[in-house]
Amino acid sequence: MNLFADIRALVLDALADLTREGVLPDGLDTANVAVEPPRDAAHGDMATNAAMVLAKPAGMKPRDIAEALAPKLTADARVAEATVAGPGFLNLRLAPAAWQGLVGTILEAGEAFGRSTMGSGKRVNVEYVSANPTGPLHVGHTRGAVFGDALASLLEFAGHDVTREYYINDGGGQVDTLARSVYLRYLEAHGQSVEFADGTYPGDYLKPVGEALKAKVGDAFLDKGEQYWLTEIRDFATEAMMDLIREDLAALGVEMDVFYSEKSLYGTGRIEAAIQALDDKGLIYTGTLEPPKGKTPEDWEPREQTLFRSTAHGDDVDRPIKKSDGSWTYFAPDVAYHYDKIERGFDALIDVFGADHGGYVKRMKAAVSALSDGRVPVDIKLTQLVKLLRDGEELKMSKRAGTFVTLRDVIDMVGPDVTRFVMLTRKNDAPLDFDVDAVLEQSKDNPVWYVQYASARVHSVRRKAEEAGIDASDAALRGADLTVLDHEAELALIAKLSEWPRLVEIAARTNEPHRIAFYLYDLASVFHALWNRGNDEPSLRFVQEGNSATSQAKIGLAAAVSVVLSAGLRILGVVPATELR
RNA sequence: GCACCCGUAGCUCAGCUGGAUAGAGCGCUGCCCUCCGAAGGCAGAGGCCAGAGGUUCGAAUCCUCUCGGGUGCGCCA
Repeated sequence: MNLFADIRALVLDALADLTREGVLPDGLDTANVAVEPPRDAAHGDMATNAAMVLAKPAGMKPRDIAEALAPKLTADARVAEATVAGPGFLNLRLAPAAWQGLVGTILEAGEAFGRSTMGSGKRVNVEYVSANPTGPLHVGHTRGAVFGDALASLLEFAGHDVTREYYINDGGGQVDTLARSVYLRYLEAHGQSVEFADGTYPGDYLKPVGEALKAKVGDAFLDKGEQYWLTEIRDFATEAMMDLIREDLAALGVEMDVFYSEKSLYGTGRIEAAIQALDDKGLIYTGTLEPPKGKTPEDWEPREQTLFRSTAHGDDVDRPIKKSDGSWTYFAPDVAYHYDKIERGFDALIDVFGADHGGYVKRMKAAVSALSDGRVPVDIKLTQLVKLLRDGEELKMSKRAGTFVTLRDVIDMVGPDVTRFVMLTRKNDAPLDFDVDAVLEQSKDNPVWYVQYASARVHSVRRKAEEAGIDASDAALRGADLTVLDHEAELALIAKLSEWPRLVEIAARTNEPHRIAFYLYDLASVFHALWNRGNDEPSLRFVQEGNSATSQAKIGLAAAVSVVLSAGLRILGVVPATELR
């Protein structure tokens, strides 16, 4: 199914032949032998570095190995030509039949084309969003949500068993602040005038929560001290915020498998057990941290606290587990949480954090490494800031003024599909400019539109064919004689399609879903190029009126493009367009 | 002071476990189209891959150092 993998297998067979014949010595390591698309199409369809990789261990000249290898490869029907080039590359040109067969493969497999077994069913936990339950999700969270979700889908497509998880930070002081803020809204609902002191949340979104609280408890909490209501309102408000967040995520098309509560770790001995596990490994001690050099906090004074020897697992300094008053730091429950993930038996963990948590990465890795004895790898992906633009002007946000652009605002402006695609047109660790006007433009300058236009064109061509009396059903396309697809522009498009399975594996291996978005743009671009050539050369048009057989082959190619576009868009969480309005 | 991320065309960014002459879009220049396969198309100019060393058959990619930008650094989460 993966043409590159097939040809690589062929190369390895040929190398084995040469070894058997004594041309090459025994025991060569072929792990680094690669078959890749050449950077320059003029070099052929595929290139292998086999000769260069093996030259040194074999004690031979690269070109000599390549010369010996070439005839072995051309003996296979799929390889039309093998030429030695440059420092020892072997450039391969495939027989048209090999390319044409791929179209049939794609139509047969449907969106399963490109699925990989690379993950071999490994259980991966992807934790993302994990926003504090103190308000609606904003643009920054949106990027994390989109990235994490697309990454999860990508890993599934590559054969992993993925759990999507959200860690609710409902155990710290900020949910108390939330409760106090809701209490103020509750008083307000009772007709009292209130003032929001610093450190409370003044956003309007808490008004309905105050109203709902009034409806639930009436005047029971009026004129009562905090000790009477804090716990109850905290639970009530947290639940309300999580409902809000779940709705936001649903609007974006994100559905979590697990919502994991930080609070659930307290009072159950879970945190203590996790810290004990570290202690058993001799990684917990009581000590005093040095102040950060060059930037000592003004009120800094040495304090003795419980520390995690994270330096034993690659961190730069040891990290506090308990505050000086003996209570847990934020880090402690998070250690327990990751301990729990390890105990649930995941083979790999991925955390998606905002870039402001960069300082947190090493200690988290250290904790997971220590708790799993290095068995469970954890990859921590940071998503950079999103700068929202409108008419080229930055939409400024201010927490103090309570003006911030929410996920809901963005979706209302451009819709979930555009939001998701655009968020993935940048590497996760690169800042992103999001211009809400530009992304709605219907022009080639807009990647979202450009890819969707390609998808729509395929559907349009099938409708046109039916109007012209040509059977363009899936069954008819699958039965088409594909040998008419022999034009260089058509073969170029098939070659682009052939890269899909390979790209999926690269993207999954690096945990980089943006590669999917860039590939889809590339694929759309090659497809549009072929379409455009149909303007000048009618023989390249997909619908050949009066010639069903040829039309079906050409439309089959278009349909194969649509299959891959759909599969890719589905990974990104975007609904493929069947028409443009 | 230390750690992490980033530095690639005028601008915004890709660049495949190290591969050939470093790519795309915008912008710029020229040509083409102007009764629905043109909500445009084709071609061109534009680069010391921040800088300096190193590793090797080969480096934008790996290592070291320097410069520049961002983020973070106990009793917030």
